[in-house]
Amino acid sequence: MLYTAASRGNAHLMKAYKTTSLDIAARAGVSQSTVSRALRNSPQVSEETRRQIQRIAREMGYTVDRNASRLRAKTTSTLALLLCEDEVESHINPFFLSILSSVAHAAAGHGYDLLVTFQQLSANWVQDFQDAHRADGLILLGIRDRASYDAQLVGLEASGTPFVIWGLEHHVPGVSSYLTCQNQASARELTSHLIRLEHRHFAFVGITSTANPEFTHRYEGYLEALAGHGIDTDPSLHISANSSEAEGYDAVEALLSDGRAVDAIVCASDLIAIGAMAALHDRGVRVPGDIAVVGYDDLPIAQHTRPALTTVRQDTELAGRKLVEHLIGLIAGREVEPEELPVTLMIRHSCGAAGRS
Amino acid sequence: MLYTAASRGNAHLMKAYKTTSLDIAARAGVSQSTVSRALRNSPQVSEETRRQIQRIAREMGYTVDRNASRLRAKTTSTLALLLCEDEVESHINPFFLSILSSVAHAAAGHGYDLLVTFQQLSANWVQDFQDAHRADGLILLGIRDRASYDAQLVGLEASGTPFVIWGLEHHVPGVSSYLTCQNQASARELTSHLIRLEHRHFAFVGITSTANPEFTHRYEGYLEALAGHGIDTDPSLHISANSSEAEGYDAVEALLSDGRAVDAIVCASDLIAIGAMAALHDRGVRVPGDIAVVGYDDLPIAQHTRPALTTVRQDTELAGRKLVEHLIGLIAGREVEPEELPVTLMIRHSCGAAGRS
DNA sequence: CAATATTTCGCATTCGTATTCGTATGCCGC
DNA sequence: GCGGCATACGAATACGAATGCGAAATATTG
Repeated sequence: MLYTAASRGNAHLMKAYKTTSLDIAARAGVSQSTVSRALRNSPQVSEETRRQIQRIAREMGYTVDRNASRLRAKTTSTLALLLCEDEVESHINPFFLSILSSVAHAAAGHGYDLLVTFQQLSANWVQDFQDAHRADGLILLGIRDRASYDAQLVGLEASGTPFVIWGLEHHVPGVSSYLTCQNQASARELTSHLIRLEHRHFAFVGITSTANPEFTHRYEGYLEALAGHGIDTDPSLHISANSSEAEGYDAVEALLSDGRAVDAIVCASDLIAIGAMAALHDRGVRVPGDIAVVGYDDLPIAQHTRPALTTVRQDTELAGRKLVEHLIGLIAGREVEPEELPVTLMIRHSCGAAGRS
Repeated sequence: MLYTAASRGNAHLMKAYKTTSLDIAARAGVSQSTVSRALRNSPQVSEETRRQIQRIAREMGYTVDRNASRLRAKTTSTLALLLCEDEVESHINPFFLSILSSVAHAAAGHGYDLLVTFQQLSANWVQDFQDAHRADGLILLGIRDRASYDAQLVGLEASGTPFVIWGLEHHVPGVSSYLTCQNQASARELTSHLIRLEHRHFAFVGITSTANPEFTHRYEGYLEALAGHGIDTDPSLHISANSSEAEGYDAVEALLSDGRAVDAIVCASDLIAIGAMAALHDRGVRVPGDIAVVGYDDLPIAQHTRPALTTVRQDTELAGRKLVEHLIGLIAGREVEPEELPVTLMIRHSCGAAGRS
């Protein structure tokens, strides 16, 4: 009658008592080691015994204690995700929410817990993270500025912590990998689309002083398209901005105040584009009639702005999945090659023509 | 010369070796127990010894192994956040991102790790979560539908896991608590503002069949305002919708197709309002000239829509902080009283007058 | 100075699981 | 009927820190 309460399904009444593998062992008439092995599907235990043990464990509502398991096995079955905050951007980019969500699903799907931190990647954090055995690997989101993070990344490498970065090329075989989307090619294509629509006077909003690599690639793609069509580029029409509506707004405000002749604005992100459209609206400039606007990311909101925003869709679901797969690969000691994920042009109305690209 | 490599700062070269409290003890000439106590600031160890030990620990780059510590102390110093997904809403509400971010900060500030899960709150998950000793407490976001979650909530209570819910009244002294904002009062005020602006023909978008409690309270506040001013309410103008742009769009589409005479639309969330405004725009209806629109949440985007959205700001920073504080209180066994957080009316342009409320 | 109270620390054990050995059992061929 | 060889399991230990209890060192008191 030892397990009466538990078997009645009201184990909670015995709050003090914790079912352990020993209990299962006793119930199944085997040793604790066998229980451990059975639950981890070790080939060392016979098919029959295993099923029996697993059944009993289920019946008794037993779950392996993660902490004990981790201590012994020296593995955390936990992934950490660090969302690096940028003091220059007031709000967190919703784009990361999509990735975060997808990462959470993927991690769970692989049996990993996900630890989430929002903060600067500081040397301190790296140290602490590593030594405290918090997670088996790390996913880095929002690293924009190679220079200022380089030291920490090197520190991470040195510590041997596997990590995967989104949006910043940083590959150390066996330790770290990265994923991006086809920023440059898609920005080229997007710009070409605008050129095909007869736009000739371009502005670009989203140059970054701190060398945000994704924005930089988009900018390069943009430049390529212009060069490819023999269109002049006026550097003074290429304005720096971080990814926020406010900076997009301000940038376009400045542009209009200068009275520059522009008929298309390419924004490095949807947030910038949304701010840009607001600024144009406030000045009475019609989009796309007077000036076309395009963004990048395809945030959910992009299809609900008016005009709906022409942009580039990044497959965040795929991105999150890949991030997790790569990281797990690294943890398992597999070689992992960085990837550039495909994107899709979303032609809507803000560019002036909802045709095919 | 035992710790040469480590003391040179390149401990990573000794990947195989892990510095433990025993190493610190040996170095400091004390026992392991004393090290443990010193690092946890136990009063049992003298001020001087403690400082000495902490200095050595710092020098050697030692950090307590969380797993060992947890196993022994039976506490995880981890909080879990479960974002319940709703299959009816395609994207995750950006509102939760703000709270998530704030919760992450607050948790870190209190020395807790944060485990994040995006999924349905299933009985299975509860069980597993509890038994595996994953976290000391749970924050529940996105629980909309009391009825369908009730069983799981009861299960949680029974297991004794402390938890805090956002947006759903569910208070079990000593075990769970909840937080909301002043949904009803603020919706009343918001609607009154519209009434003061001479609007008389109201529609409400965001009734929910599944009894989303936040939406329900907003709806009630809305009804109160109308009743208070003797304005008729036409139930057929109160349309159900979940929190997404698409449903807002469709709802307003339907409204317009029916040719209903309406001069103000109160939406239960900003996402709905954004969809509503898009629908109005597509029909050539001017906002706020022909129809005023107001939302709820004050998402970052709300100030960048055109017209800018009049809405109710929820202080997500405060919300996240409070959620964590309440949860930690429960974990510590303190009594915690549910709270209703204050909100702010954000009068912008979509209501037709950017005056004071 | 002895006796007692107080502080400060160490010994030994514990947390629950994974894993290393080692053992028992069964099966094969010769 | 015995050595060899898998296969299936158990006993014992290790993982690294926290903690109850007792001992030693120190301070306090009469």
